[in-house]
Amino acid sequence: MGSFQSPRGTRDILSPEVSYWQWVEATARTQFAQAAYREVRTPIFEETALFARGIGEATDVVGKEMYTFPDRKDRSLTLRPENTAGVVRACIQHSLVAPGNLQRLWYCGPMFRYERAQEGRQRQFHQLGAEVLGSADPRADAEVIALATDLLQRLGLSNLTMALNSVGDGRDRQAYRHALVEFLTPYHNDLDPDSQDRLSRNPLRILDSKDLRTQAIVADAPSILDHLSPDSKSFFDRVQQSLTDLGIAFTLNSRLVRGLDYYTHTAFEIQSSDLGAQATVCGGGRYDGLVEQLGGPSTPAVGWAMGLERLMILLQRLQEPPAMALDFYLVSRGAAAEAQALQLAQQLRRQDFAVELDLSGSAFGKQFKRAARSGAAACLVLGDAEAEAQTVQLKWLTSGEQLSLTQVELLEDVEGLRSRLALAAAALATSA
RNA sequence: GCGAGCGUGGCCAAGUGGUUAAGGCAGUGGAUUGUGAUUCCACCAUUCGCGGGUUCAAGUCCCGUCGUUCGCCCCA
Repeated sequence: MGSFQSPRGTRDILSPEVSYWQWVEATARTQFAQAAYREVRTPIFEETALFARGIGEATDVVGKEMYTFPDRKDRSLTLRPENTAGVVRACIQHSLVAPGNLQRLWYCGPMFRYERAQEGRQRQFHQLGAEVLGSADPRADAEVIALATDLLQRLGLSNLTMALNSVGDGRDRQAYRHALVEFLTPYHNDLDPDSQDRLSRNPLRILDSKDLRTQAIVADAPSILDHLSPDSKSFFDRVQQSLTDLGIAFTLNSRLVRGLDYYTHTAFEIQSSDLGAQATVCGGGRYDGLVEQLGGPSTPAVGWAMGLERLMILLQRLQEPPAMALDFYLVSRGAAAEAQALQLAQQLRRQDFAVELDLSGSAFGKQFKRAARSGAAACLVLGDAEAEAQTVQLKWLTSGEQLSLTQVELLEDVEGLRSRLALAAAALATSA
């Protein structure tokens, strides 16, 4: 072919679908505003070392999924594969993190990972995320998680489950890793090949292997929850209590492990069974060591990220897209009428009406057909006779009622029009 | 990175080696030079993702390539 296609793993978000995106973004925006979270917009690419150090050299994300490239001065840059590292970097750079200083932030934007696409997984995808920096209080964990569950609820999504775990602090994890490796080593040859490999590299990941034989072995493995220090244990208890107080349902899953190295203590995932292999809609947890790891002051933090493509899959199954609201469709024919219609459309828009002007110049019949399909509440008609008399026909498309009035009258009766439009919209809503 | 399936107009498709590439939706023009429905007529793929090969003959078989889908790995 001679034409271009969007690159592998990327896609265009077109008209009916894009209204879901706008709806989700608008809902998130108000939700975050109500909880006093501020939006951050960080660069889409960062120094490669930021991700390598933040996410962890040994992780798959860093090891094989990053879009890394040299710029013209041979600096190594990387398209962000996630945004926590970038947000933390921004907070350090602008001194937003300091002892006793709390930052509540949210973001939304594209992320990039070089992976084979499948349902709910693309090379360019979008995440909505929340981060709280500077609080070691378990209520911060609960607040941030509640924001995620509330948002999903506002969007009308039920049928989601939340898995919760604690991976403890660094020392707890170290101890647990030992215990786990000790337990698994005798079964080495019975593990699936991937897990055999992970035994030395990243043994915790064996816990959520999808291989059935491995799962059977892991079923009797020691639980991380038995390896938590008293402090870690009590912290996790308080997180659970806070969630319960908020009426947020969760299932403890001691085998829940997250793939990024920076997580400590609380780890959670919100999952749907309607998503195929990519079940996680939202994942996050506490990352108390990351700020320091990236060169800032020791600062506790919690956060999560939500995969918007996955969210859209669920939303599109549940409900029709919100329709584009159009007040008037303007039909005209004849040189004088067309000129007046162009001006009338602009004047109405300045009064905050949504107006579509038919530019086809085709027969009235065709234009009316388009008017009916446009979803507009009313149609305005300008032909030779109207142009001559400076009038306009106003036709309500729901009832078919039509009246003639002067263009001046139309523009002066803004309040009357607005209430009629509200009625028409209500009629549409009940008929739908 | 690995495994398997798929790729025919804007969309949904029939077609499984013989040829003039069905059909539906949408669109455009007209019947109807000023009113949304219905109906009717006409137009809408020198070509089947792209490149090569086999064959007298290829949308149909083979190879490659690109894209896509499902799964693995991994993650949101």
